[in-house]
Amino acid sequence: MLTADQTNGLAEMFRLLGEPNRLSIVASCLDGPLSVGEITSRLGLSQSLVSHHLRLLRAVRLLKAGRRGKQIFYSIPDCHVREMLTNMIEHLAEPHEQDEDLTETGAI
Amino acid sequence: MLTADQTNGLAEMFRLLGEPNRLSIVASCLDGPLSVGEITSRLGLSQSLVSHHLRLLRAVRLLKAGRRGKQIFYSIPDCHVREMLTNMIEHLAEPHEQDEDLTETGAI
DNA sequence: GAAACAAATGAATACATGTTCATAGGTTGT
DNA sequence: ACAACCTATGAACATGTATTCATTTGTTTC
Repeated sequence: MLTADQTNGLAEMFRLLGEPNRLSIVASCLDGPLSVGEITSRLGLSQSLVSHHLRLLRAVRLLKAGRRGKQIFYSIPDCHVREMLTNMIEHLAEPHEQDEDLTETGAI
Repeated sequence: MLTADQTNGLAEMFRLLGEPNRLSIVASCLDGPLSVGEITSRLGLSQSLVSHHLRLLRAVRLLKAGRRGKQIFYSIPDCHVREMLTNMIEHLAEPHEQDEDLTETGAI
């Protein structure tokens, strides 16, 4: 199985992706580096809110930051994160199976 | 990009996996169907807590339930979920890259 | 150096959520 | 039908967290 540390680390990552605005921020960076201002205007969120979220995402390396002049650009740090996200998004599009009836005998 | 509905749906899934106990519950079902009692004893959680979590996991189809006699067994519903989880777990083991310095010029 | 711009931070708050306790529902055997 | 077992549910509470507002830090340009 998983050690407690692994579980906590993985859960922390999931937890951060589990907030729609934060997920949108990360998803918007899939196409390439974006400045805080660009993220803010694209998503229609307040600068402060975006910045708070970015700090959390940076902390768990879901995003990395780099300065270019006055602005700071955020991007996906490595291919693992990128693959993970694209995989999840692909799964979204795939067909769902039927509901299972709890009373059905062979339901296991 | 992603529609608002897709974002919310994906975030909901991530959110549920973002709680260590809940993630452990799902992970423990990767090896095969488990009854509520087995999950409870394996993870050392209260029966009530496990049941509450199971209800949420069922609701988003991260787990499915099936009755066998007095007990109810929970399992991974389809290969999508299973692949997703195993992929994430594999990513856990892979090496991390170095920290980026914010002041570095070519950091983008 | 001052003004202007971009991003980060801290405090405060309203809201969501994980957990526990007690109780109810449903199933099997006697 | 009753008792024993397994699971689900509801209320209550304590904790965590997303968001806003105001302020600050850092960078560029004049």
